[in-house]
Amino acid sequence: MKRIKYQAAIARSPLMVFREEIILWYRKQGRDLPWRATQDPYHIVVSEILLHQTTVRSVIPVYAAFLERFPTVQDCAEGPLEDIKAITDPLGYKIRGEWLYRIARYVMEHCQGRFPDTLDALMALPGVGRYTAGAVLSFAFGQDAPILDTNVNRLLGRYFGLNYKDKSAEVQHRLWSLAEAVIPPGAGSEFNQALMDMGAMVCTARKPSCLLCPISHNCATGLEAEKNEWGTSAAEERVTYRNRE
DNA sequence: AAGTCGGGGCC
DNA sequence: GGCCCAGACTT
Repeated sequence: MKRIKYQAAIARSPLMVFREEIILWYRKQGRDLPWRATQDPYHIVVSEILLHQTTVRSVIPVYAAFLERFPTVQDCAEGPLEDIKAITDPLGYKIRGEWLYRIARYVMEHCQGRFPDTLDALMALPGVGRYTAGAVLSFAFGQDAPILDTNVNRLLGRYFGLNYKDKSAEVQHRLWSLAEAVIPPGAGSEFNQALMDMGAMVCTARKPSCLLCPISHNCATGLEAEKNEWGTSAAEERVTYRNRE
């Protein structure tokens, strides 16, 4: 009998394409950020707390200054709080210095200086919600935990045709489910970073770069949509792209 | 579900 | 002036 040929005609699923295109884009175009050079849970927590509603560019120098003054969770737990706040307060949301201080003391006193690696335990820490807990599980502990920050929320909402500005429990629950479902098994850390960079650099809040987007061909909102959410047609997008640089 | 915290950047 | 930024917490 003839040997059965398992050839390339087996189509890749849309989800598979989604994952592969995003990973390929990220490895070529992704940002090189300081907190991506480590898996230390303490460093990850510091970065994530500082990044709450705060631009990456603003956080970078503060992150460096913080870890120089408080290199370990033990150093942070020893405070004093005034020294912590002197570094973190200029970013705004001045409660974050106290959160970091309380987190460090809790981890030293109740966790033998090791950060917890479960969703519930992380979310019990002050200032750590679902997003930050997922970030720690993913980036520090390598788990396939979903994250849904403003970038991922917007990207998934547009791509799957959900109104991501709708903060109702139903819509947000669907987006969290999608954030979990799209993760390539075993690659949660890199893929989550990739999703955030896609949201921050391509699928931006204003004037998204649909022409440079590797997944626009399947996007429910972007380039292929006749009229998209930012009110310009696909043709207008192309003109906009041509006229810049 | 809505309000609050906040400095900084970009229209 | 309005919107947005790797959200979380309180009411």
